[in-house]
Amino acid sequence: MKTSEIGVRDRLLDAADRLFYREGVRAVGIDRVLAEAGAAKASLYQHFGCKDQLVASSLERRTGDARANIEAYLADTPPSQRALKFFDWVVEWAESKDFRGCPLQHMVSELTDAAHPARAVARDQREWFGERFREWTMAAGVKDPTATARALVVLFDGAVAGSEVDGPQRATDARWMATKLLAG
Amino acid sequence: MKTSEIGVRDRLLDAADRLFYREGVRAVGIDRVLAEAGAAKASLYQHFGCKDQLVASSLERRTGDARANIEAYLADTPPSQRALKFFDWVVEWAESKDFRGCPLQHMVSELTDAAHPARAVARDQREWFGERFREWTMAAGVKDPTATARALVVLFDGAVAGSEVDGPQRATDARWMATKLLAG
DNA sequence: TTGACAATAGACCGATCTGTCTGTACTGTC
DNA sequence: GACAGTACAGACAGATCGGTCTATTGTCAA
Repeated sequence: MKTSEIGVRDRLLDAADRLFYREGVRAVGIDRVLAEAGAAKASLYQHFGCKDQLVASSLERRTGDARANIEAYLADTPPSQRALKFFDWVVEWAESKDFRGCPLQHMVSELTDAAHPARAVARDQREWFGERFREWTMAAGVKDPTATARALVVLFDGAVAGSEVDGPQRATDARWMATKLLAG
Repeated sequence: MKTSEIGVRDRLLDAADRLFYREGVRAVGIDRVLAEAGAAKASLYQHFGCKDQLVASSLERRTGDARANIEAYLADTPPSQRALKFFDWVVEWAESKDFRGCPLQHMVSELTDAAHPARAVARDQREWFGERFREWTMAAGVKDPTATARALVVLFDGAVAGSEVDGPQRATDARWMATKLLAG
């Protein structure tokens, strides 16, 4: 591999993540990923061993990117305002051109085997979200931070799932409710 | 067919709905449905023409059953209390043994083709939900029934999606928020 | 120059998928 | 008893799936 170019492993993760998110894990075959990545089959199995591991690895990279993305988005916002500001991020995401719902939800929906490696990645990300919400509601100084944080998780899930089905209006509805919840 | 038994069409819908909901549309092949229904392949294609139509028909029957189920559940509740009572139904659903998230969400997630016949069924059901929520919030006499109804949709979606991933606690969290919203 | 290594290209395997087809058995009606 | 209609049973076709394999190319270091 020429060091000036993107390595084949990253090209595979890029292509896999894009296709799996857009069309679903089961709807996209290995060959599609290889064509999109411009990679050889042997490279895929050399780096990932099997399709399931490629799925897990691509999801892992996506969740890692999402965390960094969210933290950067909130960096300039005072901690007490971050819970609310987060819903601005959700609205922007839901309104973005390629938005198609929550990749974690899709994985859990499609990969019914609880032992699938991607499930562990999803669990990690959900825990991370739970911790962030607790952190943000604590900083917001609300009366019952734990219950409020849990309610915000519901609003977040509802915003993303609803926007996938009905359009991004659901995300702004969720933000409206988050505003009420954090104010009262 | 002997009239005293269940017709093959209904057996196919039963088996299809059960398997598709449990494992996903793409994960379950025609042969699995036939075996579960005890039906012949020719019967399936005689009644439904193709798999996609079987998917749509089984979803349609499920949504019809769900409407009847919900209306029966709320029949004894005064209209002003129905919005809140509905979330009791959601909690019971999320806590039921075979709960595995929202079949509409799964369909939209798995069937990315917007022209898929099951998509129209999903749209119908979503509209029905929207109308019921408006009806219930109007009857509840809240200040802003339209915005409240939309917020309740978000809570409903969040309850179901969240419960699929994290367990039924999410549904009780949503009910808690609905109580706050409808009281204030 | 040679050899190790990483990557490409693509044939190949067995399994599974949707859908079509032929043939057979049962039931109710004329 | 002949017939139409419905359902079962399962072979078969063509495509695609995940995964293995061999052969080849290009790069870098010794």
